[in-house]
Amino acid sequence: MQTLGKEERLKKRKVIEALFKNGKAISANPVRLIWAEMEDKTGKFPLQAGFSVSKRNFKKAVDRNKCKRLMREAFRKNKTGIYEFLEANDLHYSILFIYTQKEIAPYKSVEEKIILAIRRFEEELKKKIEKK
RNA sequence: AACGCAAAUUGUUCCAUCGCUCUUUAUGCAAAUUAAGGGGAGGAAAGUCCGGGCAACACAGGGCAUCAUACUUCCUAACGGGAAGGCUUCGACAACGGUUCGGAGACAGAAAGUGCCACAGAAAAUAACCACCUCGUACGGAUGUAUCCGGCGCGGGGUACGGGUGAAAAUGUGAGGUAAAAGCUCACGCUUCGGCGUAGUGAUGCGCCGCAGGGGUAAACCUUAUGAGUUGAAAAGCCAAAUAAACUCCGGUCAAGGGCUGCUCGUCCGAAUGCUUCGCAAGAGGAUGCCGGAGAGGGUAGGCUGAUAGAGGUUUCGGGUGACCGGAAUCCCAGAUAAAUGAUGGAACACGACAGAACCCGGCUUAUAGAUUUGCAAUUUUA
Repeated sequence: MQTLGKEERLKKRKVIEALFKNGKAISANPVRLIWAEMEDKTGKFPLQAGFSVSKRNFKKAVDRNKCKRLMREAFRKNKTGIYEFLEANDLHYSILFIYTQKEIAPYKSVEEKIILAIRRFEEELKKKIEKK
């Protein structure tokens, strides 16, 4: 399903703070992905995703909303692959997408970069598993 | 008809698919899920500049300080907002009686006090440079020899008409008056204050009378009048879970309590079988510690309420010049919480400006492509 409900989104302030403190980053300009393992593994979904745009880059609330909506839409459509991988290995992660540029890109290029970021994230996880 | 200015209204639409948020119904004890249906950003949601609701805390009375406001009446829950009116002032038409149209005004007090007023100018506030007038005099002239005339200069006095400076120079015009002058006096004006009459709820207008003539600046201090407790939804209230030491209370210390799935029986665990006072003893009391329970407190940014039915919208009737008020009918119209409106494909045209709710209202201010309506003056084209 290509849904993106409440439980799939990053909600808790504590988790977000932990992400910024301990998370590892992957960047695919203009998108930057921060990820970390979840402490709580009872969640229904393998991922909790959040989306963020800095007030420094976009002064107007309208523009920030637009950016977040584009990223959310792109993630919603392209999350199936990573979900299957995580469920197969019984992993729970939280991730946060941050838009780092000062201009709004069209949907198609945002989507490309999101796909790229997810693919790299998956590769990182594979390496980690192999080490073990 | 096009352009300009002012005011008001409006400010992309439709279809399909995938998705977000709230909600209703159905299945269900309930939760979750599924299915079907419905609602889902703005005129400024913005700035957070005023006012109010709401909430917590504070609160004897008076004074001082601070801040805000400042023509009148009305509207309003309230306002620093709005409506109508008055006054001052600018512009246009007009043309010197005034009237009409449009704009602007922190529009109480400068006649309570203090301060300030660049440059220029004599002087920027108990005015006097040039000037005008007058008296005295050095001096000169005339002769009838003690009088007259002149007098650049010097000294005393009077005046503020004229000149020049300036944004501003001591009420304007005319007449009298005088050595020359001056509100010194008079007439007609102007302005301040007071009184009476009249129109008006009132600011104020008009008429008459009296006193006075005073530069500007209060967005300088200040004076007068009126108002203001503080904080701000991360307010505030409730619920759940969990709990170390210390504190308070109650019970227990050869049995309170707990475990063995609920009950009974049984069994196991279980804090001093300690100290001390009285007593021959049985027993009664005390301190400290320990065990169990409760309270209060600390504490966790979990959930719910607050929080979306309101000073509400629409239509209509009545009242009022108007802001607005009253009645009736009808409607329910975002409620998120890392924060919901998007993406893809297609269609239309003017090719879409400024811009995203966060406790809620009433205003103000600022941003804004285009469209529509009304009013205004002038210009061009056509008839």
